[in-house]
Amino acid sequence: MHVIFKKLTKSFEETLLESLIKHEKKEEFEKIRKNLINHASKEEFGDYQCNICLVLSKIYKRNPREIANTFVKKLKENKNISYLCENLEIAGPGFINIKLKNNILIEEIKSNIKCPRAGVPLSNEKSKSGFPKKIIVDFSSPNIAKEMHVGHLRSTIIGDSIAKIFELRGYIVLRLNHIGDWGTQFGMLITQLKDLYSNDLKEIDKIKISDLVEFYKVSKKRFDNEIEFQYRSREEVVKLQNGEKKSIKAWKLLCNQSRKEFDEIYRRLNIKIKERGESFYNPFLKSIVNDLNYKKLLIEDQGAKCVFLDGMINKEGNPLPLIIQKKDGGFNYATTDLAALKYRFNKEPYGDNANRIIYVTDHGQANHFAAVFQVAQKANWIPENCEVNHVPFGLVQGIDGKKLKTREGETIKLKDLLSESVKKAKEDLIKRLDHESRNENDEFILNTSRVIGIGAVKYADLSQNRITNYQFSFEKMLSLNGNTAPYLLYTLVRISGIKRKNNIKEDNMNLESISFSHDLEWKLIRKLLKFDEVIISIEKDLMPNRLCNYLFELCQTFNRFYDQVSILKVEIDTKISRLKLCELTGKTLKLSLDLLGIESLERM
RNA sequence: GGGGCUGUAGCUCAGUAGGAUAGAGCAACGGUUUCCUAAACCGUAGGUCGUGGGUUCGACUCCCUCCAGUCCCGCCA
Repeated sequence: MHVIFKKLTKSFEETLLESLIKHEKKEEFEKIRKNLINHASKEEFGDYQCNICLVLSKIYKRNPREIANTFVKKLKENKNISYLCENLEIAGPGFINIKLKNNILIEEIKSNIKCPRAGVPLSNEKSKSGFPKKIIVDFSSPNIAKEMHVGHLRSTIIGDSIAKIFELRGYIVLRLNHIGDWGTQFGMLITQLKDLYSNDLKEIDKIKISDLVEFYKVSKKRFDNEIEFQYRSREEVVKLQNGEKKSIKAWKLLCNQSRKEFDEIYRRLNIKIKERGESFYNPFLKSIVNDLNYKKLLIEDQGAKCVFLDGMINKEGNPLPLIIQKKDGGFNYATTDLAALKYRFNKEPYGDNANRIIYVTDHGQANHFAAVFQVAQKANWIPENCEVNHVPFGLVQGIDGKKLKTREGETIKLKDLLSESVKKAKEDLIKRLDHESRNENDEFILNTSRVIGIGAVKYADLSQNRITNYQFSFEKMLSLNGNTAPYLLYTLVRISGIKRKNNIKEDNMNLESISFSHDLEWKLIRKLLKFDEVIISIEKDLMPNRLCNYLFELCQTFNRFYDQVSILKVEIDTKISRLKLCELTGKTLKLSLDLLGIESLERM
């Protein structure tokens, strides 16, 4: 209904301007225009509401209801408005409640039933070249030689969902995995590798990542305790940076080992992402320093080359620096992030030609990104009409409110967490099958519990407002009640059930004769028509939990309808009308679950 | 010391853009099954929206004070 909302806003704007042409207070009216009509705060008020009469009352020093009377009279003269609206009702101190005509809603519903995107319009935003805008979503980003853990879960799931929403809207989306594949830690890893496997490095193919994680720990311990090891590790870093063959080979082997494990996780989560690690930007690091220096932003302080930041100070009250080059000449993550940002905005073939870059990382990096963005701004690396967003998110906590850990106090591995969820989903399923005396084959049980288990983990994460920390609880996320994946999946299963039992052929289900009379039908229709606006709001604010909230409400509305309204045992026209509502609900739900990265089920 | 974020029902959380009586789920209590999967639905109860000010016709929402929790603050990412 986004299009109708826009049309209506425009018509209201016209009418307002017409009625105000004799008056002068233009600046105040500009403010009013921004917020002419809103969604009704409650269903009983209608579809939209207009609150400006209360504001106008102050400006004109007249009774708001009087103003509303005059304004409504004018509005009714506007043909577009009378075409769309049933009535304009003045309520309370001077609100105007707006109700759309039934036939307008039915036309919308019909058009959404035919639309493969369930009514979501393609974005009409274009870049300068006339192509759709290009959005880079930077997410997941695990580190080589370290196991992926729950910390990577949120980034991966939220990033994937945001990317999918932009794709649905017709943008060109580049999903980038900014893997930690470079840095001083490789010095110690390679040195350890050489110590253990001699210099031929053939046997490393046999190492598994779990060993590699252990391997990392051992290397770190040696690095911290053995001076001689430390010395060789530092030498190894230099060798690696100079591109010495053996060192590069060892580095690649380490990366490959890790990649295998990452890919396995992405396969299970069904995540598509392009790997482009930090090392990709190595060739551009020097030019970052040069460019900043050329633009007179670079200041040497205590041997390090820094850009000092506005509005940020350190403990001593001095301006905070962003270190671009360390005193030993090495670069750090800030430099890499700047190089990446610059490259991504650069024109092809020397860059990605992006219009918007979205970074999905934990909230702890908020300061870091604020600093990086500020420097990029100062250096003029963010082109006109382009933007960067940091999408921060809170911690995953255990039920105790502390950081999620195993009983032994270890970080929980992502693969174990997923397996656990699937296992619990399977136990629940088997219990239920037993209880209902149902017989299902192994394939059904495996697939259903997999979809529920993985879906539950994803949904639990996405349904939270990402800013806040959230408590990870298998019991809650797998619960069949409440705002959970199983509840949504069950609603879809109900719809599939109706579809199976329906004996009218698709060809005989004519859209033209649909009509509605039941209150719950209209509630469902209005809920269905809000879908596109939810998607558009997420595109702006990058809050996927809004989609989850919407879906939960949609399912609640549908389940009430399902419970109280007969669908299959009614006369033919009513039956077709109701089946069509089921169809659109199913399509919206399935499409949305896909946007959240969750698979659907026909039966469960 | 500076900065970010958070504080809403017993618990876990929603609450675009300031709008009319503050919204769910869980937990508690009660009800609904000749019917499309009851994994559902309906009802009852539960709130000084951390505190105190301010702006406004109107504040959970915007501004300031304070309190509590948490994260970040120079060569790790």
